[in-house]
Amino acid sequence: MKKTNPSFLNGVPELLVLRLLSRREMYGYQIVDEIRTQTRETLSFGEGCVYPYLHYLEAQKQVSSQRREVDGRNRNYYKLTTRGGKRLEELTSEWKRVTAGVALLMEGQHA
Amino acid sequence: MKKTNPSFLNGVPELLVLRLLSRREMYGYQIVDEIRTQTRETLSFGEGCVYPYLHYLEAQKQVSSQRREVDGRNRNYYKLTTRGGKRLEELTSEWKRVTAGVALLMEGQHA
DNA sequence: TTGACATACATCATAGTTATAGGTATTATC
DNA sequence: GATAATACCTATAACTATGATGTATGTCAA
Repeated sequence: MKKTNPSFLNGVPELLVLRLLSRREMYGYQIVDEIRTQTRETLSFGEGCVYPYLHYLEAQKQVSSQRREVDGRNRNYYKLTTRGGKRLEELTSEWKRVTAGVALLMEGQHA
Repeated sequence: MKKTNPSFLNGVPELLVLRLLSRREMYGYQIVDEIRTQTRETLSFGEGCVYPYLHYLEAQKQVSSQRREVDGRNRNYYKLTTRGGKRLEELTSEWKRVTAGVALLMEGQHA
């Protein structure tokens, strides 16, 4: 199941997950929740989207995980690797490029 | 083959096609070209993406078409209907909402 | 103490979208 | 008269996100 570079009309979940993990380590359930709250309910990716992404990112060595018990809960904490940081930079600039392109066409004057 | 509202991580081609047709009527091949040039090569949707969309939009009565010969060429000119105009407004505000959501999470300070 | 709800993980089937590759036909250009 | 550009079209493959479902544990109120 090979993945090509996202066109970034998709690929937003990967971007947001990497961005969240660039701030501090987090566990899956928390990521699902924070995507929803930090975007003020604008975006909401379900667990069925986020968990497979985390597994994929770990297989790519963009994140590493550590199982830990906190508050009587077993959680898989993920943190960004150096490679993941580079990937985040790539995806961020790609996202900016695409939104800028859309803006050009949407706002462009003439015909 | 019903289509739901795009999450707008997809749906960009529909948005751009409607936007172009909101300015003036155009034909398919021209739309393919102008998406590429007006976004300064940032975005490029092939004919295999644009033509099916035009057919879909016509089936939805969001655009209407008229075959015409111009410069010795047979072209299908498309123009926006009232319904298409409303749809464009919807998709535009949805796109803004989503990009604003991404920006919130990406730029948000704290953790 | 039990039932409901939230937390936390996981996977699968399906639906929907875009990309790729191919196909036809006409007109311009060299 | 060959090649490239214009102009249309379709089918298939690849990918993503959703929604359903499943497990297990912890919390809290009745």
